[in-house]
Amino acid sequence: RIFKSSASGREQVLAVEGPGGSVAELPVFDGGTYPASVSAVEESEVLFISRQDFRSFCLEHPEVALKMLAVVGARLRRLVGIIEELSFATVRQRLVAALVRLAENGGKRTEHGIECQLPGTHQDLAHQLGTVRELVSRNLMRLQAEGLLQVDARHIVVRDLPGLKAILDSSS
Amino acid sequence: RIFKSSASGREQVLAVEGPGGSVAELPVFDGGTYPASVSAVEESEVLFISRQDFRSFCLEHPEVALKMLAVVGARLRRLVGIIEELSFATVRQRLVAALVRLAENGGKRTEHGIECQLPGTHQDLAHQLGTVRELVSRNLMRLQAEGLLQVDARHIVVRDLPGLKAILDSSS
DNA sequence: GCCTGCGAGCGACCAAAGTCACTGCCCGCC
DNA sequence: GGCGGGCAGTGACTTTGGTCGCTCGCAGGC
Repeated sequence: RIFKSSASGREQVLAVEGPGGSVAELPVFDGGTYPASVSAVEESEVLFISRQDFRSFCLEHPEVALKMLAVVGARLRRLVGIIEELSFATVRQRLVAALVRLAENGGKRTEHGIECQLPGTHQDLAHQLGTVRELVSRNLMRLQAEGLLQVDARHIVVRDLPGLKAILDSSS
Repeated sequence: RIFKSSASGREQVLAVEGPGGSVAELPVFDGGTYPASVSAVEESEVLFISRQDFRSFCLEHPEVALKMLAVVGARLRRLVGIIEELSFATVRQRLVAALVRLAENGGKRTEHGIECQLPGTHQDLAHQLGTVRELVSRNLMRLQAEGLLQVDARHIVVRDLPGLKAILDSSS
């Protein structure tokens, strides 16, 4: 998990990398400082490549550098997405967006709707959305009251996916 | 100027490139879509390089690819900075941060303080900060009332730079 | 069994952000 | 001169976000 944390204890998750992902590559590219913090979500094995090694390897195998450009390109896209959400969407909309993503990937259809599990606590989710626990809690309850969801702490049943998506493009 | 705009007419500026800068490189790296919009702030001459040409050029001159990695690295840093400001700082703090940057670069010291000109309208500034014109206006007035600034539309005289900086790390 | 800590729900409250509507100013144009 | 458009200042209001302080339930350790 790659994140920024503020002086007042808030956090904003920038990305969560899986197996084969890379973190902390920026200093290798430009020799600057680390732009953010990382913490392991689960037991991990990491491979360190020095700036020297990386550069000389790229010079010998230029296609690796191109591949790396594609990787950081993907990261750029994700960051732009985060910026877009932060400046244009409300907490409610960001939450819904996250739920939709969750339902469409990690959910399984049942007779009641799409069932899925939150990958972490409400606190974790709040950090991903750049807000605080209470708002996640409250907004989940509100969505439940509106009949779009069924919430039981970490277990979510999406009842009305189109209804959720409609929230995403309601004017602010 | 590279920016994202929302359905409801809001804008968020991601970067402003000067001479020698590059825009719209992402599709070249990963073959995807354009992540944002660009508009010219002033009369410009642009050079287009095709995906094919770029890739084969990089394969022949691997040091160019490394250089490119440093360039996008810088962009990543800037985006992370924007995210940090958006999720942790108030509009007031973001405005002050922008003013401090302006004063420290484009300002000249006089007997009254540091004089500088806003590079655009309040509206433009609002777009950079990811907010609306009124808040920029109001916050400028408030800073003036607090004696930190002297405002005359686009002409700003910074009276108390340390005082401004103090706002940046006051707990939200 | 009984503490303890953590995650979650919830209400009251306060501050920040944004919206709407209006005014006034300056400048260029007819 | 008079008119119109873009920019800036401002007041009143609503919505949203965030804080505080509490309760509850559950699981683990003693």
